[in-house]
Order: sequence, then structure tokens, then C-alpha cells
Amino acid sequence: MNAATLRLVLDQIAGMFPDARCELNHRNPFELTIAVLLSAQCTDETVNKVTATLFEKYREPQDYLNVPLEELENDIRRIGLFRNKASNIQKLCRLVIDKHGGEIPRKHEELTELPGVGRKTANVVVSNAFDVPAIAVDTHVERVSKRFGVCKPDDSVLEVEKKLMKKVPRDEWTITHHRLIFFGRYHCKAQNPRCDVCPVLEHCKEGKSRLKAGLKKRSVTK
DNA sequence: AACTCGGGGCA
DNA sequence: TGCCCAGAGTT
Repeated sequence: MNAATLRLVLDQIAGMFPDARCELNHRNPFELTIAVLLSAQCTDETVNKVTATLFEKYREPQDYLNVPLEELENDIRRIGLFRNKASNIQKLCRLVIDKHGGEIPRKHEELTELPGVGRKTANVVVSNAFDVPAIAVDTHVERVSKRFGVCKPDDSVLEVEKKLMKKVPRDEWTITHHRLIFFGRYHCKAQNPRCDVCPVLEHCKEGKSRLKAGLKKRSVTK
């Protein structure tokens, strides 16, 4: 899919989700980093339920170090992979205090040095906390990009990111990321995507074949 | 490239 | 109930 066609698709998606913004609860870069780290492999909704009370108890890096690991684990127990994440959060806080003066660093390479922070999380942090344009490729962004042929089906996550950046103006990277997330989460879902009511179906090879197969299946069943 | 971690969401 | 998932780290 070329840049011009992608632009058409993204404009349609923008109309579907005019308020597309990832709704992670955060008031500063530190809380955003913790929230995104927690969100790995579970829904933002679940993270928000936990952070709503978590951020009342833990306000700065030192607060996470003032409790035993077991206590922090218990405080985030409702989130998947909570043992890894609790451990990572304490190590992260230790590092932020010792090497970054208690503040979340702004450089991408410094962010990915933090335990539990990979490329995706770092992109979310720089784009949402520091206003640096970035496209964080999660499974939604990856799935949608591949269904619409923005990239090849077997491209790596990094390749997906590169091709999106190449085809989208730099000042629209971050909003595009949010829109693709919403589109992927609520419409172009992994299971049972809404191809039957999709306004950009004409640009989606996979969707068209999926719909055709579905219709065929129905007609055969009847 | 494949595996692990793990409670939640959904069928 | 049993499957899959808004990743990252290790081997």
C-alpha cells in the first residue's frame, strides 16, 4: 500500500475514532512509564484499574523501593506477568534514581536500558510524555498494517515501524499510532473483525477475502 | 526463532 | 473450561 492510499485509509479511521488516544492513567513521564510497562500482554483497562490505586500509594521512584518486593507484587497481582513486572519496576526505580537523578530519561536508548522497557514502551513514552514523534508498534498496529498491506506479512516489528514512518508524515506519527490502536482494538480485531461494516474494506485484501469466505460459508450452510 | 511468564477477557 | 492476548528478556 502506497502513502497516498494509506492516507485515505487513515483519514477514514480518524473519522471512526475522532478522540483516539490511549487512555492510560498518568500525570507525568514516570507514571506513564510504569503504566506502559504494566500494560504488556494485558489490557489498558486492567492496568487503569490497578494504577488508579497504585499511583496513590506510589508517587515517586523511591516509594517503590521502600516496600518489600512481595508487597509490590501483591499490589499489582491483578495484572498478568506481575512477578516479572514488580521486579522490573524496582530495578527500574533503582536505576532512575542512581543514573538519571530520579527522572525518567528522555533519550530512547536510555529508556530501553531500563528493565522491562523495550522498543515499544520507549516509543510510547517519548511520544506521549516528551512529544517526540514515534510509532509504537504493538500487536494491533502490526496486525492492521499487515492486513492492509502496509508491509509484508512476515515483516518484523521493526520493519513495520520503518515502513509506517516512511509512509506517514513525521508530525502525524503519534496520532497515527493511536488511531491504528483504536481501529485494531475495536474494529479490525484479531478475532471476528468487523469486515462486514468496514469503511475501508476496499483497501484491505485480507478483509475482502475474509468476507468472501464468510459469505460463501453462509450460502453453503443455507 | 522459540520459549517463558500469568491473570483477564472472551467464546 | 480453554483459548488467546495492549511485550520483553533469555537462550
